[in-house]
Amino acid sequence: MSRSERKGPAEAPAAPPRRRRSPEEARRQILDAAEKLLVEGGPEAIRLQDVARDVGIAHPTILHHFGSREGMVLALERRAMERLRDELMADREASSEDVLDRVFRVLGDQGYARLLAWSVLSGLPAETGTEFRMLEELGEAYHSEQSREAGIDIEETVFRVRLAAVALFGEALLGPLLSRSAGLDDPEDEVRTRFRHWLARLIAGEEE
Amino acid sequence: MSRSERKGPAEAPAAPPRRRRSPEEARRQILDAAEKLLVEGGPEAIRLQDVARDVGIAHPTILHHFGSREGMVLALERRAMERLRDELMADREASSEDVLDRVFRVLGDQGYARLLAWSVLSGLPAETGTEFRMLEELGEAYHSEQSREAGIDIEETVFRVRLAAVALFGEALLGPLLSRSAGLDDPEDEVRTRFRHWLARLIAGEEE
DNA sequence: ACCACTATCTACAATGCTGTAGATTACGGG
DNA sequence: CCCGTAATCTACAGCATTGTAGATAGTGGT
Repeated sequence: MSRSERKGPAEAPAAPPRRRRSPEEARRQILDAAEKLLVEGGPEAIRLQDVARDVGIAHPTILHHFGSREGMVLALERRAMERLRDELMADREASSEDVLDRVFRVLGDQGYARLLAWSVLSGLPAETGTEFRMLEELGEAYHSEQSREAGIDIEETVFRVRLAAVALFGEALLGPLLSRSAGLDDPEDEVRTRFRHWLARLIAGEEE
Repeated sequence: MSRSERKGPAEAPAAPPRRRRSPEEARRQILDAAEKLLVEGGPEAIRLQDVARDVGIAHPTILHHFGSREGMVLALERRAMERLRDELMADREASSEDVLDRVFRVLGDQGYARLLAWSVLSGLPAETGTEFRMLEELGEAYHSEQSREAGIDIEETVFRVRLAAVALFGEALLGPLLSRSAGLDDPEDEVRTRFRHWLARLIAGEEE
């Protein structure tokens, strides 16, 4: 009754050849698939069976690598926060417009805004919150660079970073809705781009 | 074998007296409970049995009133959007600082930001998106009131309304996280308040 | 070549949640 | 005071999802 009893190609499913990945590669592929599902269908769309199907494996394999569904989700969050932090911290010399553009692309296109929002909604894993200390650091970095000797209150700088964070986050989530409600179909992305640039100028301090 | 056979207080559960509500009252109580669960425990916390328990009814009663879980959720979204729109449209004469304060209170404290975010995340019901046309209206309203003859580009005004929307939305969701990461425990609410006022001044046009 | 390790699979158990069926009871109108 | 409507209940069916157990099969090292 062993599997190899029949060699006929059309009767027993004949167990398609197994592909054996390295643990790292397997985890990466699984997280990629989970992330894609999250971005496309929202939080509740991250189901073990669907993720497994997208990767081309059986769902217990995911449990093998992450222990539980929650383990997988936690790993996904960790990876997302790391990428976001890297993107924020990389070359602070760039213009704030460039930084905002880049961060927005990570938040919006790659779906981290959705991931983050969902994480916040379902009682965040307590570890995710800690990562936000980077915003404080970022604010202080910008402050010491540009405006320390100009006598600007440090809270002013921190608030600007905070505004950038919440505005980008909100735009990433609500942007598609807002644009769609504008009636236009094609040039709506252009509106969002203009808005982001307008916002960048506002935050960069176009005010004096 | 009828229910009233035994009057002993400690044996058969004795079917506690039924309270018969009007359909409107029942729906209201159910939506209240569902909203509370959503705000407290996130999207996945809206379970028929839990909602029913909070109201003090059996869960099929909810199905009776809303047809399905999705029907209940849809009604919840509709009600929230209505309230939000009312809050936004009410007395446009107020100062923008007051408006921001009020909207923030609706979004943040009452948890509509969470509700809205969740609605957006779980592939919005296509009808919710339409409601956002009110933001366009709001922008145009502000524009015609104050700055029409001042020669300000209308997109400038629309963008400010848009900024207010996404920033308040983002702050309502991320605010607690940002404040907690700041290390302080008590005066963090004060920081958020200062931030909101700072934001209000910025949006109102403190820039010339 | 063989062997140990473990990534992967199939099959199943367990749980939890939505939805259904039919009985029961509160309330308003005749 | 009776009766019909419908709001509510209990009990159960059905389904989807997570997680477990044990077998199977690639892969690297000896």
